[in-house]
Amino acid sequence: MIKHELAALLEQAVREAQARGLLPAAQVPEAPVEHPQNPAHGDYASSLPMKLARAARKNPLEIARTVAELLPPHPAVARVEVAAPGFVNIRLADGWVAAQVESIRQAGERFGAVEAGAGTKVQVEFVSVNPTGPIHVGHGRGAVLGSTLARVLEAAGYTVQREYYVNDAGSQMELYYRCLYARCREALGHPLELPADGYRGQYVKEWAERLLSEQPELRLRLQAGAALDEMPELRASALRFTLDRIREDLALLGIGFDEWFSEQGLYDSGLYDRVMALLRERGHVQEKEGARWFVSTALGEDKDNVLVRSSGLPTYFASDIAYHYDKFVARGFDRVIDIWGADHQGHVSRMKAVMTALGLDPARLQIVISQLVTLRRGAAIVRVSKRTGDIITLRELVEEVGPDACRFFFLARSADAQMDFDLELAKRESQENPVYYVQYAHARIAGILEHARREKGITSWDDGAVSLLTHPAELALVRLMLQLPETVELIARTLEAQHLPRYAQELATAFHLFYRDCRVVDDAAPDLTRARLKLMEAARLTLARVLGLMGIAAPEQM
RNA sequence: GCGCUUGUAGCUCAAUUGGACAGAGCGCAGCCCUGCGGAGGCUGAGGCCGCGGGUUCGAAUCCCGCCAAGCGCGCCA
Repeated sequence: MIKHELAALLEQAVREAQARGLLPAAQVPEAPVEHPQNPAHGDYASSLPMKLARAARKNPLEIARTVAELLPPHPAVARVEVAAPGFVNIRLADGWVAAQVESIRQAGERFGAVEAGAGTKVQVEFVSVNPTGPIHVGHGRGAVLGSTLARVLEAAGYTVQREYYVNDAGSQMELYYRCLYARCREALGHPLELPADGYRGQYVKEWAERLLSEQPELRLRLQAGAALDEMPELRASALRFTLDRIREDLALLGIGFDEWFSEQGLYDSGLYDRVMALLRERGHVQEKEGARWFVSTALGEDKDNVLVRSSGLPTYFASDIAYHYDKFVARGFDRVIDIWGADHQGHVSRMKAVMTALGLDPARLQIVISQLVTLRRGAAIVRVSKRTGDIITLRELVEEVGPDACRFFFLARSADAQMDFDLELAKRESQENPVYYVQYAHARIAGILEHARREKGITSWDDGAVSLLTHPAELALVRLMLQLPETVELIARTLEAQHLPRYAQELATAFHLFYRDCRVVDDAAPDLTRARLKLMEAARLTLARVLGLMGIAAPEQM
């Protein structure tokens, strides 16, 4: 990646300056290289001289001049300039930029891939909603974010596993089973006896009826008056049924998982017991007030946390400890990314404390909190509570707005900012949505390529000479295409997926501007036509890659 | 009360992680096709980056203090 090469050149120049005694010998920091906002400042700019100024006790502008002077020559670099108060501005050579069209075509579907991960094993765990009801809109945000990060991390060279943690062992599940059981009995003519704090949503009623019609043997057992505890198969069926609903809803957004990891399995395999024993050995467990506690205060936390209730039942926190031990130690993930909803934010710091307690580097666990989504229809706020009947499910959202717009909107906002999702607005503006703007650019290019093939009979442009690409709009488009790998790397590092939609829009704009200024298929200029067809092919490829990373369709026509 | 997150254009949000003149989309006011897709392009209006201090050559970004909003602070998950 040219950005890295430039950084290396800058560092090399600094070392050379040190060798010549122009700068005091010292550790050379990694050279920051960025795209200046003002194009007059070149394609890349570095503030390295200003970083060095203090330690070197020299004027940063002077350092910049020295660095610029000693910068080793590079075919990509056309011009190196120095600007106050100490920037080194680098302008890429137009010829080199144009030549990159060939590299992009060669990279093909792999364009944008980087080596950052180097095959490191990373797990992205996301959604992980209790299987007690349908996925709703807030979960959808985390789902879209997680699936996108997984794609980006793959592109960044990581070996990625997508996982859904199925909380099939807790008290919430038991409550859900009892509600479902009550609804089943209701469907068979008994009066409804919903547990006090039970799930009230209409979906439980619907699902109970559907479950009964799909499983006649269950119906028979219930008609015979079987109690819930006499019917372990009801629990198993209900779990499978509910997970199927969740799987279907997520599939609407193109989201799937490599592993559906069962919490119950942690108990069944004995891992839970082993991890609790390990915690105790390491001195992090204490019995008090009739319960068993994780002594997190010793690790700097505000308070201790209960592992095993006085009733003898483990908390979900306890199983989560075993779960994370399993991820890092048993399964050997180098890096784990958990995507949680805002309501789990209080769980973050104690989970980090757990890492320390288990002797693992807390930095290997990254937790992304996806903030609340407020749904509204115009001015009216739609409540998203699972406990009331009034919920907007992810399915409803997708059916109303469409999967592509849905994904794009979720991705465009940084995860740690709350967002308003106005359904009316999303529908009303669907023709003006940024996602269509990007998709339109892709379809337009596809149209041009089709036009060349079908109406002009140009079937091959492999011999097109990219050196003919000299128009500012052509080069601007290529320059933007070159930012895809940088964007992938940035997101893999920061886990900030919102850079993807922003980049997609910029790329689309660059294409539309090119389209305004340059005609691709031109009978009077066959050589230029073939060169530009190459450019279009590379641009289409890049757009398709960005859309693909976001999980959004790249249509040939709209 | 304590903790986490947020506060940027009328609205919804960015800002390459401390860089140069804070940018998009929508909305608003104008304009551009006898051309490969007008779902496009151009111009304009619109900003005390919540407020006040501090650090720095440089702050929307870091630190401190306020103000406001959301979430969390159960032997729920």
